Formats: sequence, C-alpha cells, structure tokens
Amino acid sequence: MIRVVLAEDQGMVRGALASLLNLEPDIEVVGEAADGAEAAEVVARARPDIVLLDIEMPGTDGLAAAATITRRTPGCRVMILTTFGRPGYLRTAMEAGAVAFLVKDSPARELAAAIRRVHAGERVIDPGLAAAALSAGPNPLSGRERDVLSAAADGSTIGDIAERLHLSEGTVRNYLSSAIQKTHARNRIEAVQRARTQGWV
Amino acid sequence: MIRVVLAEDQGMVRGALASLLNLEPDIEVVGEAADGAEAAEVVARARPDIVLLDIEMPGTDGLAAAATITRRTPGCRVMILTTFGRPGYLRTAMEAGAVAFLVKDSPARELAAAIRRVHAGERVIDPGLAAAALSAGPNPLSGRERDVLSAAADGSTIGDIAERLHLSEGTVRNYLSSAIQKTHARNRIEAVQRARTQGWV
DNA sequence: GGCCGCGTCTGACAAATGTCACGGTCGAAC
DNA sequence: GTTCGACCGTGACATTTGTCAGACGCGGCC
Repeated sequence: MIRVVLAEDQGMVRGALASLLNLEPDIEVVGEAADGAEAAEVVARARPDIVLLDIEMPGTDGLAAAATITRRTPGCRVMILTTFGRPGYLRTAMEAGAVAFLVKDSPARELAAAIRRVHAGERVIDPGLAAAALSAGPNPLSGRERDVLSAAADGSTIGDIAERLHLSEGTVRNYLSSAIQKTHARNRIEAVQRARTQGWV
Repeated sequence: MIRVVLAEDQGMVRGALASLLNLEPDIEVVGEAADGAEAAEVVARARPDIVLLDIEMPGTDGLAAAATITRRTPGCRVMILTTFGRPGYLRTAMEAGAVAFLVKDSPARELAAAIRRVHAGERVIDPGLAAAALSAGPNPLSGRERDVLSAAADGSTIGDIAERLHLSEGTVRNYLSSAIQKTHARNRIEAVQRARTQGWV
C-alpha cells in the first residue's frame, strides 16, 4: 500500500483528488492539508511514503513546504502538483529536494502512474519542461530586485515601495530599472509578467 | 439518475471531479469538455440534466458558454464552478442564466449536494457572495474602458494599445484615466487589479 | 591586497503617464 | 426635439517613471 498525503488549498479539488487516488487499489490517502505549514505537520505525524504538494497555497507555499519536509522528514518523497509549469518553479522544486513535478493540465490517469513510479524510486519530470527550465537558465534577479519587483506587482508607486522596504526612492527606481533590463521588458508591468511566467518571483 | 456534463480545462482536476461524482449512486458523468466551445457541443449532443462549467478556460470561457447553452439547450441547467468568487462573475453568470455558483474553496462534499438541489429545482448561491455582488453594484466601466484596460493589463504602452485598438493615443489616455477614476485606483496597474478582483474584465 | 558583485544612495535628464478642458458625432431615452 | 451618455479626438500641463553616471561600504575570492 502506498501511503500518500495531499496538500492543496482548494477544498473541492483536494477532495476530488483524494477520491481519485482512493479508487486505486494500491494507493491510500492518509492525510490532507490546506497549506504548506499544515502539510509539514501532517507529514511529520502521518509518516507517509509520498506527499503531493500544490505550489500556490496561502501562507507558506508548496515550494517552501517541500524544503521543510525533505529536511525534517527525509523518508517521505516529495511530489509537486501545480497549475503552472514555470521553469523557475521546477528549478526551485528540484533544489528543495522534490522528485517529481506534475502539471494539472495532464490527464488524470497520469497521477497514479507517477505516484507508482516515484514509489519505485524514479523521478518524474516532463521532458519539455525540464528543457525549458535548463534553457531559461537560473533566476537572474538579485534578492533585492525580487523584493522590489514583487512589491511593485500590486500597483504600488515608487514612494509606497520605498516606504514599505525602508529604502530611498532613487534606490527603488534603480532596482526596478535593472529588473526591467534583466527581464528584457519595457516597463515594470511587463517585468512583473515576465518574472511571473518564468517563476522568478 | 442525474446526468452531468463537466467542463474544466485542467485534465487532472476534471478527471478527479469526475471520479468524485461517479462515486455518488444517483449521479452520472455523461460527458466532459476542456473549453467553452467544446462544452456547448457536448451538451447539445449528450442532453444532460446539468452542466458544470469552470470559468477560466482557454478560448470561450465558462460565462460565454453558459449564455450559449441556456440559449441553445434550455433543458439543461447551468452550474458555475470557479476558483474565483468575484462579484462581477456571479452577476454575469446569473445574467447568462446560470442557476448555481460554487467556488472551488468549498469542501468537496458540497458539490454533490449542490447538484441534487439544482436538480430539484433550487438555486445554489453562497449568501455572502450574493451580498458582495449586490453591494458592489454593476460594472461601472463602459465597453471601451474595458477594452483599453484589458489591453493595458499585459504591460503594453499607450502607443501599443492605440495601434491595437485603432485609436489615437490621446483617446487611449482618456479611457485609461477614466477607468482609473472609476476603479478608485492611482494608476493603471491598480486599476487592472481592482477591475480583476471585481470581475469587471 | 585587490577585484568584483551586491546593496545603498544621490542627482539629473528624457520619456511615459495621468489629468484637465475642450470640441465633435451618434443613438437612445425622455 | 432636446438631453444624455458613450464614443472619438486634440492640446497642454504636472507628475511619475525609467535611465544613466557616479559614489560609498561590505563580503567573498584569487
């Protein structure tokens, strides 16, 4: 019996995935969580063979949870199941010790198959996605550039961002400018978009 | 037996929901679709009691599909199942003839319950969401303001938008300005955000 | 020790953005 | 028939944004 914990914030999707997996004779869902912090707790308690983590969750996200779990509960293999197959996500997931990376676009039957392969010791990663992640290269944005860019994402002005990050306005402008350059964008909005689709923020 | 068609673009979620519903003894999934156009076709062919539509789908979205289906296949009741409980979405869905509006955040068991209530002739709408939709009022943006705002969402400059919409730059600026006013925003980025969270674009 | 990248800041400049006032057309509503 | 709102445009203006050059301190690396 393969024991699985499921972490996914949308209740309906979580329940549906659980019923899908429980149909399989050799798979058993032994715990569920609605965010990353809860996932780490449940895994530490239930000691499953595999944890299936969504990335987009409130509070600590799936990538942070993956790092915590591989550190604190090394016996449990981490699989990522996400809506967005972004190169940066894949890279971060691998660095956090995940052994599989699935996107929700794939057919439902692939999920159980992937779980079995992971349980057998394999890694499961979409080849196209892996190629994209490698060809895209690592995240070119420095830490501060990421901060400023994500602070700008919600429509804040330079002044707002400066205040929130305790920086001068000129500094914020410079970081924003260099982030715009590095993303090959023409303005902050495009920069935010590009960074998002690459999984850099 | 309640015959249901399922429209949802993410294969894994679609499959999982299907298995969830097929567990119910009185519910049967008789068709699936991955986008709005396909949903309308499948419904016209399978003649189900109920169609469950996701909103965020490529091509024609769930709201457009809802309108098509209520017009072309009036015997089929339309239920909306979406990630985002935005007031404007609910309003549009109701105007398109939907009889239920569920968010994926809710627990999984509510789905089958809602389907049964709809089949019995009831409407199913989250009371809090209904209140929010009513208190938010109708979409204040004019057609052109919506066009310009959604064209601006991807980081295009005024010049880009003007060219794409065959308008002069001044006109684009004016529409953008009035959209900013109506959304009580301070710049186009905030305006796009506000409009999105309200479901106005 | 020297070099380099990162983070911090300043000042100045050009370009883009947001606002305002104004003038027009057209169709629907009163 | 007039009024009103949506639509399209112009020109001028203040503000914000993006760029550039330069300056400083810090920590890691050869």
